[in-house]
Amino acid sequence: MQETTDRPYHHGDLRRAVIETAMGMLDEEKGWQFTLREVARRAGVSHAAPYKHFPDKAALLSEMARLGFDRLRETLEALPPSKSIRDEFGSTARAYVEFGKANPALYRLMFGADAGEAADVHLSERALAAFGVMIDLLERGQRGGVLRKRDTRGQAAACWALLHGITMLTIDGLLLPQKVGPDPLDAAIATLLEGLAN
Amino acid sequence: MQETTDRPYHHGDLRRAVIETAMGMLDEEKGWQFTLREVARRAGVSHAAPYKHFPDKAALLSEMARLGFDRLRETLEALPPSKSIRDEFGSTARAYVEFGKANPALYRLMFGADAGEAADVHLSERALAAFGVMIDLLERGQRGGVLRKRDTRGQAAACWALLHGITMLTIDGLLLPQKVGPDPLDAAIATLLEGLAN
DNA sequence: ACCTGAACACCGTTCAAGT
DNA sequence: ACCTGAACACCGTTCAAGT
Repeated sequence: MQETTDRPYHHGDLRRAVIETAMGMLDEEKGWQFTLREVARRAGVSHAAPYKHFPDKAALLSEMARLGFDRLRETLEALPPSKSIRDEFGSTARAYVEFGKANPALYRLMFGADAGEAADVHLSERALAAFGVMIDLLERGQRGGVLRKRDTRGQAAACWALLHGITMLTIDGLLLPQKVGPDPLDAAIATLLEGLAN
Repeated sequence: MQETTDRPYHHGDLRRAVIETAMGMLDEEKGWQFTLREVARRAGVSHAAPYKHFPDKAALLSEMARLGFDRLRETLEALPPSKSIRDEFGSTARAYVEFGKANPALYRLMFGADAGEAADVHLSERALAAFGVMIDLLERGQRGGVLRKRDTRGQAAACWALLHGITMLTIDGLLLPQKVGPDPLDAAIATLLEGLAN
């Protein structure tokens, strides 16, 4: 994680170091609005050095967003299979929201306007790849007769929107767990499932 | 909207002018990351002047967010009544998303981390007030037997999350209207309704 | 009571110059 | 080929001083 070895002043692999330092900073208190100069400082190089590896700050941000989507996809793909599609649906949904709660600054960054429009094409590809796990689940559910046969992209849009919405509202502290009654996350997933299932 | 009259160098109501200028800037190309100094410039005062009316930038931002939630609430409350709860539900949902699409920078600001934690209490109150229209609808639907009798806050969470998610994903350009097939917004609302309705 | 100007500590970005 | 230092044009914020 950290290069505690001597830095040979032509600092082995700065590109990687910049990205790792930056990703690490997201976990801190003020993970949002982090600064390029601070990244350079922590990486032990001058504030101009990162510009040899990234055209500008937005490029670094969108690289980080890309990494975030890859991590999310890997997390969802690595989930142990469940007994039923319904259970698998539930645990996938919960894992999605959990990822956002565990990495709020990264999750915001992934969907932030900061990354700019330049990388949008690549980013949406990665985003869709991450959500592909859910789409597979929908298709399997439809084929198996567990889910209603509706336009899959419409169902996928509903799923993604609901999960994204819950995640964002939770990060923003607007969807607090209730003292009484069911967890809003569970309740929302249940409602969604009632809309999808036969 | 604009004070084209002479400015009496003790500029009548600077507080209001700052807010209006700032809100107007949100509609422009680079509405996000707008700067306090630019607001002051456009309002025709020195860059230090706003500090006599707002403790800092975050305070202005959260005032703007508050205004945004009020506008959203007014928009939803002003909708003409529909024949059925289902129709009313659909048109309210569409109006919600439409508000976000029409004011993307404002909508992002309303849910942005920029506003800080200071005003969170007031902000969530306004946010919940705006969403109260939808909650009323859910309760009416349950009482009338149109909707399933589930925990209302769970249903509300599902509705809000879905609408918020669709709005955000649409603003981010990740939920493009399909060339073929139904609009993802309509499809998502339909799916949600199937989960809510009897 | 309300506003200005200069000042401070920061950014992102560029570019000549160093190794 | 990779990095540094100084420089530029900007921020947000503060504070003495002006009307």
